[in-house]
Amino acid sequence: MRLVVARCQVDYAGRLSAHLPMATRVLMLKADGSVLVHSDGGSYKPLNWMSPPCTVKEGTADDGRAEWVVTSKTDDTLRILIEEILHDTSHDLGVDPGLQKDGVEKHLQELLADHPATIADGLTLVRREYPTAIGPVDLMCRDADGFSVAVEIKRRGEIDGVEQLTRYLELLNREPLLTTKGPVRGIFAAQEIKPQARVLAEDRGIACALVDYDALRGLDDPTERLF
Amino acid sequence: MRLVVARCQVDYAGRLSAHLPMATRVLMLKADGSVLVHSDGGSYKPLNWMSPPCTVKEGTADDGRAEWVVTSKTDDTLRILIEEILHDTSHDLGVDPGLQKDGVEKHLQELLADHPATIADGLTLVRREYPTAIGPVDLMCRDADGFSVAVEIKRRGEIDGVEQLTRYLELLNREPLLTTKGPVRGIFAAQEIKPQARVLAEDRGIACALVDYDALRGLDDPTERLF
DNA sequence: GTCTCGATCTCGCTT
DNA sequence: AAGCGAGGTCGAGAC
Repeated sequence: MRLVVARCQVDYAGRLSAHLPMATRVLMLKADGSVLVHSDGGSYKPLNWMSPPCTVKEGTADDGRAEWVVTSKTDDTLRILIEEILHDTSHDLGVDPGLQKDGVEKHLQELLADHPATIADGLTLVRREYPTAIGPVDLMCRDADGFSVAVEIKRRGEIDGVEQLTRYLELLNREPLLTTKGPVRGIFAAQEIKPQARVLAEDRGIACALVDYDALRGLDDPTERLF
Repeated sequence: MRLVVARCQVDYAGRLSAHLPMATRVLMLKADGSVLVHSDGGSYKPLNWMSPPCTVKEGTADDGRAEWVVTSKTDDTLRILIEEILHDTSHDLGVDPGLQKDGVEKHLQELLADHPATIADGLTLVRREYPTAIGPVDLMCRDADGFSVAVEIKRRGEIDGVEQLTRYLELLNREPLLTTKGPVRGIFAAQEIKPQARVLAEDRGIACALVDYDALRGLDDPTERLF
């Protein structure tokens, strides 16, 4: 890992063209050849970058200034024209052990699979990831009256999720095994449901269920937590 | 901008929980208080981070080791436990003039608006960003037979885009002015169309059109290019 | 402010 | 390897 602070101008040509005027920035050169150009703001996304695999060639422009050219296999190029280097250090970081995550949609699905009644009273699980021709339904359940219930789970419930569940319901309602009692019901379960998504769901006869993630976690054995 | 290389352990708690075991990493502390934790690999995304607005508090853990705690307004916290600092420098970067881009979907739309016949023979433009209740249609056109044609443009055509166009068509077909000759036709135009999107489009009676961006650029005056 | 949609998205998993 | 869905998405533009 090499860290460089320099006055530089950056031009990218690849899937699009992008240009950064001359200014002082941080250049992060990673061991795999990738380069990140960061400024003192924005969020974690660099102003410009080149993803690995790629190679850096340090050369000289026509006017004698230093120019680094980063090229990828796919002919993308990042040209860094350097006017002045203010800082330049290299560091051996070793291999990173990597990130452990907990709490994304998959986990939400696991928790709801264990406690389906929190979605709607009397709901019992038939199976998770119930397969259809266009992809698996998150939870297939049955309600107290014996109706089949397809549950789509999202962290944030938006219009796309309702569309997805609608497509599933269309297919599921063609399966005689699921519709013995009547049409398959749909429930859209999310930690947060956007107004437009709620309107669309109601329009399609789909129920909405707000999920309380913290309460669900509380139902589980606390010793099962990751760290 | 402060650059720190340190042996550290990082824990994030917010919308999810994430943990990084002790290892040597680069910590980038930006002027707005945001923090990025980078390793010597991956692409531009940090292993862990805190987005602004947030504040860093440098303190000491129970065992005497340094601990930096980064907190956001929304109660997200990033704890960095530091075992050893290998490098620590600060730099004044000033304000960045920012990035200029060229070649994104907007340009594709501009080019296709100028040359609608490249989407389908005989197509003429009625207007760009034709408004509907749920958002604007990219291009509203008319074909040689006088039928209205709604065009949705994507760089990469996926299933969401077909859904979007379907919703538009549903609304447009309620407008008598557009349906004098018959129902509004839909065309899904993209540089690349995923198989599932193509199948869904066909199922909905929506035509697909592959767009050749470079050929379109060639139709335009080359002196108009940005850089 | 909120909401919507694109992205050199990135990342991870499945086929 | 390619496709597809999710993201602590981020970011820009519209309303």
